[in-house]
Amino acid sequence: MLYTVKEISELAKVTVKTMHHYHRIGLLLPCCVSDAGYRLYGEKELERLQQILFYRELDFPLKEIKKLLDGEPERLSILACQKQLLFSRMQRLERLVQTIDESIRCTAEGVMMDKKAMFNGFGTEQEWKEALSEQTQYLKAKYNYDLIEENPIDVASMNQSAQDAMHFMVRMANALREGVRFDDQKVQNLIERHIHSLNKQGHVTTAASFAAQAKFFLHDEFHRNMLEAQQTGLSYYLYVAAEDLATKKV
Amino acid sequence: MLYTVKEISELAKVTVKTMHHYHRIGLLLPCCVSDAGYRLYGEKELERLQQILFYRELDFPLKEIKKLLDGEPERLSILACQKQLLFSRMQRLERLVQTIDESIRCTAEGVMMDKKAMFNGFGTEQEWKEALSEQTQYLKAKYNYDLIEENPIDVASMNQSAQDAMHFMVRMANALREGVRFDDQKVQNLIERHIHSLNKQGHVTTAASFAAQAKFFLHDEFHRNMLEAQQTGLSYYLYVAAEDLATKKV
DNA sequence: TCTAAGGGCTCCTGTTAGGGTAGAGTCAAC
DNA sequence: GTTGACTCTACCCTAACAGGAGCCCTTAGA
Repeated sequence: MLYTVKEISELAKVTVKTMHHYHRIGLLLPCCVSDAGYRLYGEKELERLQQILFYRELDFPLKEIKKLLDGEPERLSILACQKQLLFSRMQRLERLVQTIDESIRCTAEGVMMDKKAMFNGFGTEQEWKEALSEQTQYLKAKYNYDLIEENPIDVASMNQSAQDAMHFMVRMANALREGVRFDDQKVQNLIERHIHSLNKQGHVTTAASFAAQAKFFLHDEFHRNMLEAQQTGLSYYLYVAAEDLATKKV
Repeated sequence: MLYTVKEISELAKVTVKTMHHYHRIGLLLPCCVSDAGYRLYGEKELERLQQILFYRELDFPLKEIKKLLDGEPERLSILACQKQLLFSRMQRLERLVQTIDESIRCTAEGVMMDKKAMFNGFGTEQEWKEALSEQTQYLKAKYNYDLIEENPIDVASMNQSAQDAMHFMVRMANALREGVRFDDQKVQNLIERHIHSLNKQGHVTTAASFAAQAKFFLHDEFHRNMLEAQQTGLSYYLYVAAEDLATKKV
């Protein structure tokens, strides 16, 4: 599949002029040129354009983008690096928001703001960027493999919990609200008693399997929402407490 | 108190050239000029320069900045508007990070990525900015007063890392309240960015060590209470999310 | 088969936001 | 009263495109 300049420009939301420009400076060459001299781009070029745009977003000069892309052909490490750079850009913006908040406060109160604090977050990123850009090697070594592999959510297929867990949950929620530690004896007893009652009702459950179930609740949208609706943080509290009990019981 | 170009340039981290330029185009005039023709700036000019830099950060052309600042002399409404703009810029960056994540996944799996999805988040902000910039009136009416009242915590007295940590916790608490999954990309990114920032500040931290730290918070009365005071369940949420990130990173 | 609309190409000039020197005047301290 | 840091204007330079002129290519429809 080949794309004309127009098609590319619509896909990537750049102007045709930009495509011409990138061709002229050798940043992004068309994969072939038609008899009539039309530029035609393929998948590879699309990928490269994407990288270019990420770097451009971060205000890298085109010359440097070219150097970086020509020097490092590994798409994955480039992407990982770009992600880090986007992160630090976001942090910079967060810093700026803090500065704005400070300014708003001072202006509202009529207080004079600290002159230096007025410009917090403005100059710093450039230095960071350079530092990071030089550290590409380091980042690559550190993050490349880390960031790549994805996890398939290992959903332990558990049977449905009984409806009378309601009572148990209410007590757990109360404990959470009252600030009772997850490893407090009261909480542990609560869980043990609940497990006991589950077994009585025919649901064979151990501390470990209960912990697994709690973990499942974390992943399962329905159960998690149900618990969180009852009390914010309940699903996480339950999981941590159950996990703790299970490890102690081994 | 009057400042020379050099002093200003060091305070605001801009070059003297920039100051000259802003003078020439009438964007930022010195409050007075010495006999020898030296530019001298006062507090008012510092404030205006701050506004200029905020707008510049958002890629507003200088002409438009001039129009905006000359048209709207109310500092508070300008700041409130700029804050909104910074937020939407951050959202855009978040979308770009999502796009990167998608790209990383597809590249790692060798799957061909949807061509349009490859460029998600690139072109859109400009339109937003224009829309927002036109809506200044609206934003002013809607946000001006909302945004002003600040939390009583004395932000100024906190050091950078404490501010970062607070900011991070606030966002985590929001995520928890809003029912965002612990393994949602947004939360994961939040943590990654926080780790990133910790490392920047000299605290060498990995996903694993951060998870260990979160675990320690669970056990430590003081930290747990602090987190739970901020939002019920936060310490558990933080731990589960951190643990999840760490296991993914192995 | 002709034609008009819509792309596309090159070449040239224009714009924005400054950067880099030069050459000369100025300030502040020892 | 001289030295070194600072400042001024003036002029030219650069990056990353944008706009337009003038001309070519392609393809759907009469």
